[in-house]
Amino acid sequence: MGVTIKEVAKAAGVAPSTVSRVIADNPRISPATKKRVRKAMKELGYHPNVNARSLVRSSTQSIGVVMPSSADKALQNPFFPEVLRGISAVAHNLEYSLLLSTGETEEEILEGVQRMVYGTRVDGVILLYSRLKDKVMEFLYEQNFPFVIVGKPNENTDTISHVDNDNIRASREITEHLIELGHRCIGFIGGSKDLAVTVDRMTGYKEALKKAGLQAKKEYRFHTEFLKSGGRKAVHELFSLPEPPTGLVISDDLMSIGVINMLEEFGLYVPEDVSIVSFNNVYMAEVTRPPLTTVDINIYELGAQASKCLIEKIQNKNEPAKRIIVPFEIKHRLSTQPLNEETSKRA
Amino acid sequence: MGVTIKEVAKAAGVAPSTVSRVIADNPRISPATKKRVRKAMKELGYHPNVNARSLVRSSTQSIGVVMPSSADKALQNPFFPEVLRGISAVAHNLEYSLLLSTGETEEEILEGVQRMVYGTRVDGVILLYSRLKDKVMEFLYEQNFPFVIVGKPNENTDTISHVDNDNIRASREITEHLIELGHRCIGFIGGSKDLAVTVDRMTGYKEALKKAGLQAKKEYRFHTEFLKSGGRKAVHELFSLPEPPTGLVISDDLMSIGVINMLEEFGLYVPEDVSIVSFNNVYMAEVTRPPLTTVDINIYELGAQASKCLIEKIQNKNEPAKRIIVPFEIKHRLSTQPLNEETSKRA
DNA sequence: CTGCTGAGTGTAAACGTTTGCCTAAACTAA
DNA sequence: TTAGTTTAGGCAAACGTTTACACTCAGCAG
Repeated sequence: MGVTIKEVAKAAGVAPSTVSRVIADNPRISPATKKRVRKAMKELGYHPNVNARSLVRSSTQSIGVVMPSSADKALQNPFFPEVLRGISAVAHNLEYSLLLSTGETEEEILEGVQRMVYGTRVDGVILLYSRLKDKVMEFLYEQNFPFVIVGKPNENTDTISHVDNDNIRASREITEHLIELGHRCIGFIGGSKDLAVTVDRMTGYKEALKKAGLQAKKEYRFHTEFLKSGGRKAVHELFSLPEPPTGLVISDDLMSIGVINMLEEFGLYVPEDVSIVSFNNVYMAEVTRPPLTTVDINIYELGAQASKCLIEKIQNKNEPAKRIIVPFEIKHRLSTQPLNEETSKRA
Repeated sequence: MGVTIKEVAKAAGVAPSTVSRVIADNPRISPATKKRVRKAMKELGYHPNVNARSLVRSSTQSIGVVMPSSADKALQNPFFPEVLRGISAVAHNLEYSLLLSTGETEEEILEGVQRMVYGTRVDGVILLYSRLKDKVMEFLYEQNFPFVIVGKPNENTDTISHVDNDNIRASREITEHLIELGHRCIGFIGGSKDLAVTVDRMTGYKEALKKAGLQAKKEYRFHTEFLKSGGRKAVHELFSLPEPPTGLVISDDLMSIGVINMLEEFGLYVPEDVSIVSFNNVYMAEVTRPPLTTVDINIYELGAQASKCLIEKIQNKNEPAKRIIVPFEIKHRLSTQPLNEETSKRA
């Protein structure tokens, strides 16, 4: 079908190997010959066949990106397009392609990854989540296949390359912000406890409370997959407490939006009755009502760094495992306000 | 590195070709031999090398997915993960891989696609958008490379396979819903006019007005990329009109959320002062405040159908071009209410 | 016993590259 | 001049498959 190196060689009056070396810009080929070959390539519309190349080099120029299970709505989180954007940008620059893998179940995802790895379809893998006891991660680790995690691995923290935020500190700081505003009863709503990110954010929240001499009541913490019913339940339970929270730390912007909606069903308004802070600073956070005070975790950069780190690892087999911490920044918007004794009593 | 077909052959005491035929489950190999070979494969941990296979078959088992430019925030639209989910599901089933392509600029995207196509990296391509005079589409069309568009091509409608909703009808029906509720002053806010989907939804909107004997005033229509400022401008202009709209047809749920926010800045509330309907029914539409009355366009199915259609085309070169219309369904929620003369006067 | 058929396998060429090694020519140094 | 060195490029093997064709052997008809 396509034009091959041989045809170019013939047209330029050289051997195929010469053409190959021209493509690689090998210094052993004279400028004159290079010019001639390049001309022939252009005229014939030559493009290298990557499969043939991959075969002999035993390296595809592509990296696998593993999304979490698409079964839950988490996938609709704008986090993913944004992190993909970061990954893609540096991959594109370094001429790498992106092979995507998703699946409804963990089993399906694992299958996909195995197909990638065993079939030599990719040179490395980026994991877009990090769950406790994750089969995919275990598989890659055992195979000693290059991979990096966006987030924090639950074990082997210093033999697995990962790029993450300092979620503990971020959570501590944003919780402290609530405390500074005068809030004393502060709840936490997070996703599955199996996710490292949830654990870290909860840890930071607890640290802040402790530091301020506040009690970290268990009944103030809630974990939910955040389907709609989960959100309702969380809000219902938290605000039926004898002393309901006046501030909420929520581990994801999208969750916040759902919670705000639920609160309204209960006749509570943000920020008048409840102050809310959350994480990620997705685009939505800015245009929702009210705009959210949230931690900008720099999603794009997470992706870009992961991509860069992985490719370095691929290109240099004994590049050490790295831990890359992307800085965060708190965005102050309108979902928080100083505790108002008046309303606090009303609640 | 990996185990090859030859090693399996040796272990099983057969020729490489026999192993290959066992993999393909060729009926000419006796059951006994198959069993023996399969055992050897398992014992050695054999996995076929897809690059070698692609090379000789000149077909990778993978399809390219082209996202729109990541420069704008459109990419953060949950539409994409969802359509990807659909694509991925059927691709996975049919053992196809997904190669992703994005870029900041149209030029970058084109480069990516060319790399896919010229390098024989993919067997076909799915375009996740359809813009007027799109270079990528033109390229694929000229190359006569298998591709399908999610959305509607601007030209060559019946030689280009595409899967779409009947956006005209959907828009007409949801506009009629507003009319039935008593609204007479109905505005339209849409994205770029270069997008086929915007045009169709506007057309349906106009048709509904016409059918009801209402005037389709030009100053009621607004196109914006929907960055935050765009939304503000739209709202500002529409509601400075001598007779501001009481109903709004908005071509995307995310835009609606932004508009609702903007309206509040102007002291207008949904649905009390303004009724809003929009399109897509992303997860957010359900948990936002108020929940949106919107057209469920069945995003997942759009993706699944596109994937199926493309693979059919790949596997059978002279499969005809198809047009697949995925049904929609209007979800009635709380962003609309009957026109209230009272409030209508107040506005 | 010969020749034929068909079932089951093997042989080897092909796919389009890359790359280690070889060689011819040109140059250098004595 | 000669021997040695460099330079520029060719030759051919290799990467791991698939597949057209060839082959062998059993069984069977004549």
